[in-house]
Amino acid sequence: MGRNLSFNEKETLVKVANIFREKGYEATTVKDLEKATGLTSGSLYNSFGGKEVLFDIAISFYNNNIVRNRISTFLDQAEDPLVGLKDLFHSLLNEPDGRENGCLLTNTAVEFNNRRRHITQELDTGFSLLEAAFKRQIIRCAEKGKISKPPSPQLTATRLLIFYQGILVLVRAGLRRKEIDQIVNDEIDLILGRLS
Amino acid sequence: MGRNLSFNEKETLVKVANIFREKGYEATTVKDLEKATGLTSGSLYNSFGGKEVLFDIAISFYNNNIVRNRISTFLDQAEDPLVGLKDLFHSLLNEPDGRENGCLLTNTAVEFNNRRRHITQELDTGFSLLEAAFKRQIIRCAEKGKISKPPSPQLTATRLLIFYQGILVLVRAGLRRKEIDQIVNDEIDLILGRLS
DNA sequence: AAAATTTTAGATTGTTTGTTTTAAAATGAA
DNA sequence: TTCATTTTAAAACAAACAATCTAAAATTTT
Repeated sequence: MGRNLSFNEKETLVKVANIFREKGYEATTVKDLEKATGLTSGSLYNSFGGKEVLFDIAISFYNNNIVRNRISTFLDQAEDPLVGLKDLFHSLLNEPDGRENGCLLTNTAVEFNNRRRHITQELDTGFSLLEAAFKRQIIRCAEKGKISKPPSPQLTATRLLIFYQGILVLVRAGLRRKEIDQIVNDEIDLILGRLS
Repeated sequence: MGRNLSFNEKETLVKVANIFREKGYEATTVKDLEKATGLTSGSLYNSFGGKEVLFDIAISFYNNNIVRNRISTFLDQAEDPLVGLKDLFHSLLNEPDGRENGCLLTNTAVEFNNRRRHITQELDTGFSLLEAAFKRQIIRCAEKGKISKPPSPQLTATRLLIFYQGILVLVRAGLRRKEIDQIVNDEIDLILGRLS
């Protein structure tokens, strides 16, 4: 009964997540959201709720789709686990659309000084997703003889997470792209204690 | 002629920089600035200009005072350069006031997607200040025989900068403090290729 | 086709925002 | 003291904002 939504929810959430990623929560206006999605505020409020709720949904969507997808593509599905890992890091420096918007998780972690608990929790989820994937990848690398098994794959994974976040800060500011590109391979080899 | 300012400019700028560091640019209201400084908007506008100008001044002040001071205290004046370097990193995890506000440069780099050119430039200045200090410290460490001289102190310094920024992201979100505290020493030893 | 229900677009609301203005108080120079 | 100038505090302003409401259009179900 009643008509159906004329837009695809998933596609819309991609657009919403992207505009929040570009501008951050505070700087994004409802008008921005209208322009980005092609919908009017009425539709947005009807389907999702206010700006705040929409942001929560976008973060969750980002974790369960964008992040998971990146992990799957670059890490889990990679033939050579070490190459896949490096490719993931290099991909941060060359965003598809040529922009330098970084990562929604990173940007949000910095913007919201863990003021809102449930956001911090969702960020933790996303970071843990990455960290766990790094850990799996480290173990795979060791199994394939690419590296010697590190004493604590867990801590090594956290190191990679820190490195990952650090890159995203500089990328976001548009700074030191060339140097970072140069450093990525070495740093990963170093952290993983690559056999040379 | 005319009366003098009743407040200390430097003290005020410290407070301004701190509130911007805590809340970010967009989320900070003029009312916040009034509360933080104890001045009214009239006084602020008279002495400094609007919110935007005040932010520019705060960033510049932060570079030339807070950042330089930290570099001087932890790095240049350190007896043992390696210990000083590690202390600097550990200090990120234990802010004086018990908060977790991170670094104004990091927070701003992430909030302003290099939309405003002169801000990005000022950020670059601050990052370069850190990077250069890291480089000096690396060379001092090598001279003192703490480490073997790395092939490129410049790139090694950039690595440390990335690591530094990465920590600040997680600190800001209030995440993984214990693990990071554990990792800092190892990572610095690793990056610097410490003699063991 | 008719009825029921939902989406949609645009106008509107009340609030918050950054900024300016005003007048009084304070202070330095003549 | 007197005058000139600045700071100060509080009110006032206009713009931007998130959010809601309204009526019309659309589309599914009966």
